[in-house]
Amino acid sequence: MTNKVEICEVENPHEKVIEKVKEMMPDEETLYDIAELFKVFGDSTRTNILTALFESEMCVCDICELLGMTKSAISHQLRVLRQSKLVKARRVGKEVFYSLADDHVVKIFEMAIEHVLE
Amino acid sequence: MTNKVEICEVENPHEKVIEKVKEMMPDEETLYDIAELFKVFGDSTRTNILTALFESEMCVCDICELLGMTKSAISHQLRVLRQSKLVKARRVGKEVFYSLADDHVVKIFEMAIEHVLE
DNA sequence: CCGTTAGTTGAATAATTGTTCAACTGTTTT
DNA sequence: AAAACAGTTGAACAATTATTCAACTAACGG
Repeated sequence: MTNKVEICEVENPHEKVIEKVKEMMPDEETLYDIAELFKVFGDSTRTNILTALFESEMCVCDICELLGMTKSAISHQLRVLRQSKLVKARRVGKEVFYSLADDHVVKIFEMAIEHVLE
Repeated sequence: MTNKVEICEVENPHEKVIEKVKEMMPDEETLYDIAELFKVFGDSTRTNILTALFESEMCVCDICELLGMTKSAISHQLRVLRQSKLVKARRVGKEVFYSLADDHVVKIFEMAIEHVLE
């Protein structure tokens, strides 16, 4: 009958590799979340904002001046960073100060900097 | 004359923060490269491929089977990973085996996994 | 209370990008 | 030599997304 296929399924070393890899890989949801996290990091404006916040909390206007961009553009990106729980905001009078919500980000970026500098 | 402006420039704590942050931030090119690296990581297919390769080198067909995607789609993404020097390829007969080109990737992903698992 | 400053938001536009499809290059097998 | 298999590639399409613009809210100062 389908002898050839059966033999392949049992003997084929490729199938074994696939099986092994499948077991070791993080679950689908985790992998999706990782991609989503990196997607947030994968924009120059957002990496600029985040690395700026490594040094000090800043209000929106300061970030605008630092990066030479409009308040609207920065605010939109801060919203993305807020929704991803990467930054937090606190209001002081008319100004809103943003800061990092998490230390992991710093470590991930340190690794990335190490990588791009070879 | 422009007293008000001068006083602001000297006294304004915002200006000082911006100055300090500017000094501490990585140079523009490095920041761009970091964003580019994260952009490559920011796609589910590519994160799936990379985490699969953490465990073992694999040929294109195996990756296709593992992820349930076409050869073309996988090949296109492997090209992106190759161009970013994240994976390397070696030909064995008709098959092309891919493997990680770098250990940094593993460390960056470990940090990311830690982060998404809170 | 009115004007100003700081920041947010929704819609629109423009650019980027992931997958599919079809045609292609190599390599092995018969 | 031809068929079959593994993989690559370019064009096309669809979907996502970053910035701009304009209108808005919130807080402060006179």
